[in-house]
Amino acid sequence: MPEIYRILVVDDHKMFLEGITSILNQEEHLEIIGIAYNGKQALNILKEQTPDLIITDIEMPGLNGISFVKAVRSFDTTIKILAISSHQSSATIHQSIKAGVNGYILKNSGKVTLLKAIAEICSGHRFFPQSVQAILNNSIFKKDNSNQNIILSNREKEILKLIAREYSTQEIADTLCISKNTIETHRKNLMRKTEAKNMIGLVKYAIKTDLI
Amino acid sequence: MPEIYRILVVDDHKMFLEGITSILNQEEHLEIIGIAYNGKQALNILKEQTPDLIITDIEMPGLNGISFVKAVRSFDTTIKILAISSHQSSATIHQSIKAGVNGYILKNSGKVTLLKAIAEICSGHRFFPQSVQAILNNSIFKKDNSNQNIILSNREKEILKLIAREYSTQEIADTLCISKNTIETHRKNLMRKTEAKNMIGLVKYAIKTDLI
DNA sequence: TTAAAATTCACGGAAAACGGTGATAAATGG
DNA sequence: CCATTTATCACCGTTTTCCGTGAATTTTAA
Repeated sequence: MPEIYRILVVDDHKMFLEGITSILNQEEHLEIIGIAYNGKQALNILKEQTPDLIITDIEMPGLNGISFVKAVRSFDTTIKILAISSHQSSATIHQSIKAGVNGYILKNSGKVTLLKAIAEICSGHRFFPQSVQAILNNSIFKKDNSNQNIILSNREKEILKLIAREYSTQEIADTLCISKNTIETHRKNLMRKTEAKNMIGLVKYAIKTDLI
Repeated sequence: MPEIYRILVVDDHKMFLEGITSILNQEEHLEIIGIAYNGKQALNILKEQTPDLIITDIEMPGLNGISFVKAVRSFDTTIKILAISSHQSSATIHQSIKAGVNGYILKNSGKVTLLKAIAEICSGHRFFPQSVQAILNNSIFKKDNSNQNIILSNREKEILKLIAREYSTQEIADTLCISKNTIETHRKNLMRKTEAKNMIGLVKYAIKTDLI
């Protein structure tokens, strides 16, 4: 591990970006080698330079944080990645971990947590503070509310998206050129899987899991 | 106007708070007299101290920014208030203006915009940058998509919330102890007002406008 | 005070959703 | 290769939504 950690910061909120760089610049052993306002910009920077650590926001326009992390991991598995997010949804945290982040902290944590996260991650450990673990734990216990085991097929996702666009069963059948009965079967399976009581529940699920 | 502006900063994201104070502290004519993590804390500080300017986030847990601004305006109309938000929804901006903010900037604007906003507001002007005005303009032209003229009554909001909780018309009637027919009338009025095709559209509206 | 809006209620018919059951063929995965 | 999942389709009965129309009472605002 180097004496000085070279860091790339990615966040679409310019003000947050300036704030965080202002904090990091006060630390002698941390060097900001670049900033980017979105995943695409960050990938361009990574073509030229290789930081020790990437600090990235998760919710960003264009190429979002999770896709960005996946993209980075597709060509480099050694760069450390710390996700900073205001997203408290366990689905997002899980997705981030699956994508390959080394740590995940919330934006409402402070400077101390940030610096601790950087230190931990740069020395090879993972960093998921109590606050983040609590969210994951809750989601595990609340199996009824946000079950992670739900796996929807592509067809089901496709139909769910149309339902969310206020299409009726008949209209979906016409759109996909299949029987209305088939759509009804898919609809029933979707309700069973997501434990939704009706279409409203389905759409809320779709929104919650960022399907739409 | 004083030589030195006394500022109270309110934001639930500790990291953002530290970032912004770090930026403001570099300015000699700005003095941070307090920070708060939510509206309630901020109101407590205001019992003891009176800043020239309040910089507040809009989306906060507990007492949210808009309610906080309204609360402040109920006992003080002279304190300047600058809203900093990542919310790009025109509804939120309108609500903030209605609540009585003197300016509204987005979190993806930079230090320069922030300082300009502070200067403008403290000298008695309002500050709504191009980016914010663009959102408002778009929403006016996009009357079909996000009509600002929709005004739902309290009863309608109440019923919409229950709809969003997957309650059927009958269940809502039982909950509110009124006729099923009445609920149907409300439902029809809601659909007409929001131009929703069905319950799905209603719930999406509710989510979009942060009703639920 | 008077007009407008909000809240309440009713009836009837067409359309859609909901629930259960059963079944076939193709694709997938261990 | 074989079990599972996926995707397709059908039927039937009940419930709910959706749509139109009409109306009375209370509350609110000009």
